[in-house]
Amino acid sequence: MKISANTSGSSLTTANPVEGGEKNRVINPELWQACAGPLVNLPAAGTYVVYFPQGHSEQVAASMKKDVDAQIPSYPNLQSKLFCILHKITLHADTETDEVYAQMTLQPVPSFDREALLRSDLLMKAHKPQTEFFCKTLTASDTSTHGGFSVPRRAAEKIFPPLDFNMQPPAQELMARDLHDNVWTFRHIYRGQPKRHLLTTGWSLFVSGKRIFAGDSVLFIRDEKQQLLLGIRRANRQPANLSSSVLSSDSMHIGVLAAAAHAAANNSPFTVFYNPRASSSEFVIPLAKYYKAVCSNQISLGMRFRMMFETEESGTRRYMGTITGISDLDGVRWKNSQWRNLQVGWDEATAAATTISTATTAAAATTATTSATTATTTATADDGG
Amino acid sequence: MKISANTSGSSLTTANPVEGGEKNRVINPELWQACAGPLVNLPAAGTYVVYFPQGHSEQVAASMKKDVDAQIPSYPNLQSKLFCILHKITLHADTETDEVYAQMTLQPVPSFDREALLRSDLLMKAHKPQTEFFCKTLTASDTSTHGGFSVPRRAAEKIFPPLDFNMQPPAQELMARDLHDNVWTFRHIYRGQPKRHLLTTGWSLFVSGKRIFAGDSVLFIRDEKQQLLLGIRRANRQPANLSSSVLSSDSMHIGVLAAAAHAAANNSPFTVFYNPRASSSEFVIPLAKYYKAVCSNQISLGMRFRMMFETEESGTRRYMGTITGISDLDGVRWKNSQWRNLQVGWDEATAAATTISTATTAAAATTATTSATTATTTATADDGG
DNA sequence: TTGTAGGCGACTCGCCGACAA
DNA sequence: TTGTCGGCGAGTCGCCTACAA
Repeated sequence: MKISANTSGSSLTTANPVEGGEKNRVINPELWQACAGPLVNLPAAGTYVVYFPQGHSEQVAASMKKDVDAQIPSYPNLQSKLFCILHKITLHADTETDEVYAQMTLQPVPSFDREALLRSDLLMKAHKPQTEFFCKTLTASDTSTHGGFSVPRRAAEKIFPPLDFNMQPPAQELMARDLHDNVWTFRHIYRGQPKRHLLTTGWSLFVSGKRIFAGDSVLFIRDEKQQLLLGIRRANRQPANLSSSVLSSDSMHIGVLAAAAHAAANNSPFTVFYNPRASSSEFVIPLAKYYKAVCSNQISLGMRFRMMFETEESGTRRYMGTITGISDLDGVRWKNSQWRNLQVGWDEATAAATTISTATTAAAATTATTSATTATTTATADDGG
Repeated sequence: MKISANTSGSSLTTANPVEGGEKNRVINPELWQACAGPLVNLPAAGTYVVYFPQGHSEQVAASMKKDVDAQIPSYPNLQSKLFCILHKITLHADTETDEVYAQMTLQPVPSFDREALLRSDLLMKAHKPQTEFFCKTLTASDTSTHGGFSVPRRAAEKIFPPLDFNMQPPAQELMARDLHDNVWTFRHIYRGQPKRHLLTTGWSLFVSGKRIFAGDSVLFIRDEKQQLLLGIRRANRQPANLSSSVLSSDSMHIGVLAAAAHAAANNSPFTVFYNPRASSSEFVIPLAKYYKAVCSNQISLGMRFRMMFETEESGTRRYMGTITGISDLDGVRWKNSQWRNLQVGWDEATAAATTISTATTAAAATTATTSATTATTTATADDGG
């Protein structure tokens, strides 16, 4: 399947041999980011964060395509949010599916430290400029066995090394590295009437090897060393590991909550996996972002509200709305939680419903009113302002 | 990939729409059993069982290829075994890999009932006679794209419908149903010099569709309605869902233990998944079997010991040994546990090491001394005696 | 009895413009 | 600018027997 594998790798940071089968490799952060999407912004190791067990549970539910049952015991001592220090964060990609996720080691911070923290950690990391990047959703022709891949003109000119137009036809061999450091080779040719950029030889191996289909997306980026990297983003299908065949979803939810409760009780470290594309549950957010959202402006009914959404071709777009409700999502288990406690009526309800179609916002867009995380949404709005 | 799918299905029993993505289908029990192997014997719904959380945890560890960390909180109130009633048991197969597993709903039984239970439930279900069955480990030729599948002579004569030998060459179309009720069609032909049974047309679709390779096994059975069923058993590779990318293995272990502890404290039902081929952790066993093993004969050092193992071609073979040690596997967490508390010196150490190669016993065979579950092993010995 | 290899059709893959959209 | 199609060549797939092991 794979054309070649290279283990050399430029070890920018030291990664532990982690669970999860990924060998001792460092995932390229830019490529990971590109696959995760433009809205994902991971906190840095060593900084303080807020952890929402409710949101974590929600992500597990989304991955299992199963709602939480009534059999989950309640953890009365577990608060709806935990202030933590992020000891370690490592990037990963599923060996089978290339699905990106992050592993974080969190340690709850005792309550008496919080006030100081809230004041200390206000430096927001500046958004890195998007690297040179293009992303295309594959057509039926791109994925059929009948031919190759039609490269959008601008993409080819921006990302690929320039062709020698003295050749007839102009062509070259492209090598691109995926998240697992496998190298894929493609013949890049400029031909046809009218002329266009195509990837031919090697392309079908990539399609069958990654098991991608029409509707999935492929992205190419160029890192700072001008090396070509490529990744995939699968369409919004049912999760692959729908059934783990190992653990019941009940046990998974209990595991998430019990681990958090135990860590909170002992101020001991615990580990979570964050999967940015499995759901729109950004359940670990920088403390500074949280503070900015909650403390700097009072949330109230009728207030204007801005939020960024991801567009089809991996861009971002801002939507405006008005806060129409503030209430607990689950008043029994999580009272006075700030997790998804806002309902927003969007200005462009129909526009949103028709144009927004990514995984993260589909559910939100279909109903005109949207629940959203206080912290992330308002902070995003501030960024955009 | 699949030649045909049939959803009609003969609903022998009613199965709930379960988690795990399997649609509302009843897995054929005989086919499930054949895929699980001859040593697997599931308890029946409505009967009493003994549940070992330690063994359950071990299976999770095996599935994740990761040992238990030190970060797991201890559950001092969780005993090393729970007496439970098995409310429900449903059979499943992973949609991607065809891996078989069972989902069980257990409810702990209050301690004051146990004495009565121990006396009440002594009826052992008689071993069902093995259905008509054959299992072949695939060769390089079987799986290459160069040709078809060479059917062992006895297998073809025993399992397949008889050929019309007036034809030249004798041939027929075979249809066989897999665990998911997909129908696969093969051309079965008897030809060559010397004559042999072959599956040709349709075979390569099956191989690529199921992603099976040399070393994996294919099995055919005939159910009571003379219908042909087929299943696969993958070779002893690393688990596919090595990384779930959803939950850390710590959380998984915590989930298993916390779910059991919560159920034990409240005598409330809980759910476990049992994967017979993921590890040799038979952590839910019939109460009668347990009782027979523990109470009817006293286990002591130097005692002779018999145990069944699975052979390569899905047969069983009995090995003899002597008990050389009785001790806690984990004296800290699980004191006085009967889980793997026996060390056995086998009479045919080398024979065992060379001939036994299935997943379930490989670890045991390589070290001359073997740890084994008290209950299951001695009970098996009694059966065979 | 059954695993592998050589021989050879037939058919799919995959590279190419021609056309629209 | 780019998605799909008809066209064809080269390469695999896959059916057959021969020959051991």
